[in-house]
Amino acid sequence: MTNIYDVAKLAGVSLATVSRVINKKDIVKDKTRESVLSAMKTLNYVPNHAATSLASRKSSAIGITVPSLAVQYFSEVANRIEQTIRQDNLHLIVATGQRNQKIEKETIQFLQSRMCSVIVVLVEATSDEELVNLFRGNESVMINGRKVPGLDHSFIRFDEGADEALATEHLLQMGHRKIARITGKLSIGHQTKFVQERNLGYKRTLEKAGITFNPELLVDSTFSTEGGYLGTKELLNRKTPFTAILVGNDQMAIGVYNALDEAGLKIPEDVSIIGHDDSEFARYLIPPLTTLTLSPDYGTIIGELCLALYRDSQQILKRSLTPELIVRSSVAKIF
Amino acid sequence: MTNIYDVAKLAGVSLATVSRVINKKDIVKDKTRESVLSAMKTLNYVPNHAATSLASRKSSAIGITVPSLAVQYFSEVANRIEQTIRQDNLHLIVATGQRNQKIEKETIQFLQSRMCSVIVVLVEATSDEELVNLFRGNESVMINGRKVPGLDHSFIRFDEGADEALATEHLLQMGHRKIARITGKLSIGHQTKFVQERNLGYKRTLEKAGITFNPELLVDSTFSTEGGYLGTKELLNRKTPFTAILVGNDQMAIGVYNALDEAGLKIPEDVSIIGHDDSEFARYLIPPLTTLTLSPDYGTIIGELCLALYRDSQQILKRSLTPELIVRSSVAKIF
DNA sequence: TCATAAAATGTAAGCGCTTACATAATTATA
DNA sequence: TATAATTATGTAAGCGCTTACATTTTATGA
Repeated sequence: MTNIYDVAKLAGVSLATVSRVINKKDIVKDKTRESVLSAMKTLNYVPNHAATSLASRKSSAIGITVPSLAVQYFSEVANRIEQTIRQDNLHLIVATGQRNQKIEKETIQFLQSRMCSVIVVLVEATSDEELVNLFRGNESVMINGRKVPGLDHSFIRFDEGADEALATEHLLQMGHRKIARITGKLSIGHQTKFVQERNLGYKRTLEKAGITFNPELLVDSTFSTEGGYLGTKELLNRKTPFTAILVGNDQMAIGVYNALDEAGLKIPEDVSIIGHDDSEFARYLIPPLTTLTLSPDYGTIIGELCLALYRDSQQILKRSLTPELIVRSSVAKIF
Repeated sequence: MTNIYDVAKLAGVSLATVSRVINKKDIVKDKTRESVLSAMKTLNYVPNHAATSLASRKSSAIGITVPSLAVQYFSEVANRIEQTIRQDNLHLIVATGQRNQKIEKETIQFLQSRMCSVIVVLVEATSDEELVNLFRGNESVMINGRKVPGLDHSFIRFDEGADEALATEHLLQMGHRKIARITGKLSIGHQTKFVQERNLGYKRTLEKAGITFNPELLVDSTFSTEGGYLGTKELLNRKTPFTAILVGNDQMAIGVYNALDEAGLKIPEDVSIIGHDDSEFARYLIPPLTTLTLSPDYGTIIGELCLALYRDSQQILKRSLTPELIVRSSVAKIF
């Protein structure tokens, strides 16, 4: 592998000059820069990143832990983050937590051992206490979907709960009174914070409208297409009447559509559906799915926060995302 | 940050011994090992990966370049690879090529600069020649969906073409004669190899059955839900009759379903559909999608190849995946 | 023109680790 | 017990880069 010395030799300059050309820092004479660049080209030179980060004591790695990349929502977020940070020549190390408390913890430690400058944490089974424990005294900064008491970190406040409240509100306005909800799993005895918050948004809005929350209409499933399918089956099994379902995410909604179809129920005539995340395919479902989104460019925003934190890891950034309801055709008006 | 030297000092040994303890290589006397381990613990020592990989000329990074993480197929592959390699304490750097020739090239170089021990290349816009150019003389091993002439690398042979041949065959057997095909984009004037091969499989099978290939039935779109939707619109616009569509991937199929529905066409009564990849949601579409898959655990297989190549980068691994047709309900028999 | 400031480039000392190779400690063998 | 063989540990030279500081070149101006 050709290194900076080879380039310097070919270009007839010192290695410091080559380094300067690469880092665009100090001013290098145009003529010099040209010969260096041309030398790099003919040698097909690629900088050795390990050496760079060793010497500069700074790694250009951003770590992200997501429950699974197989869930559209997370892969879309990762996709955006990657595209955003690469513009600044940072790279993304992706590690999946698999919704398992133990694995999530190992994943975070793993990312820390990789010296990621910033770690984006999207976990489902890890408690606040554990997070505090993992990140205390550690210089890596965490962006996370929530504010963790006891931890000074940058985060995006999703205003979880506000989303489900918005959806519930919409359903209420459309005349629905029996609103079911199929949501993601309470992983291994540990209720995910955002699911809790969303539940709260749903319940409160219901109660504000004078409707008592009926646990029979709350199904605990998994965040996958299959989860949506099985959750709907379960809901149907309970024989408690409902006219609408709030679904944990759009991917689950595909399964919900299917289970409802199997049961001979029409959307939205018989059952109205509201999804979550506005995945790319949501508008193409039949009927097009009304869904919640926190921000069309959620991933990009995270990426930008990573960039900011990379430049100055001391700052604490807070960003609040307001949910939005994308109204399509999966909700019917009831009279 | 504490380093190996601090540990050595505390433990009263040389840094070489500490290194040996870490790498479990040579035998270190139990007593020595203990004192080193205890020193590491009290100092809260974490190895510096940059230094390690610089010195050992080997990084524990596996790189993967995919067109986009937002496409279910690729994110599922990445998901599996990550889970597989992490068992061996390797990490995954994901970088998207975005189906753009220039970006794909930069992405590969980017991954190379990160000293990935193995780079998994899933590109769509890069030619064989470019690949040879990029990987020649470079020790990083490439696994790629195809055999590149002039490059000695490990790869999985997808037997592209065999898949579309299989699907076309099935359609033929079901009585279809007018088989359309909506596939991924010919990116920027450069036809993707696997798309070419698949096209070939489709055409040849058609011709073997005595059916002349009709270019009017071949639509060039993009690998996304929207691409499926727009492609179908385009196909419908051409007014050339067809009874079945071979779709580039399952995600596109969602868009195809939608466009067909808009046109008042029923699946499979009016139009039969065959997808590609067997994504998680495929079985939940309405009707459940008949689709092609190369292997249920394609990602896992790649992950295992990565592991093998990491251990011995000199070997050249070849693996051939046979396509399989998952028959569900999106294809009708025609008489 | 020549001193002086400013700009460009070079020199060399690490960054934290691995790894021949050298050396010391221990064990086996005669 | 002396010596060879074996095992355990230490020494030191990098890995490819950044960067403070030194030096050289070029520009400025009286």
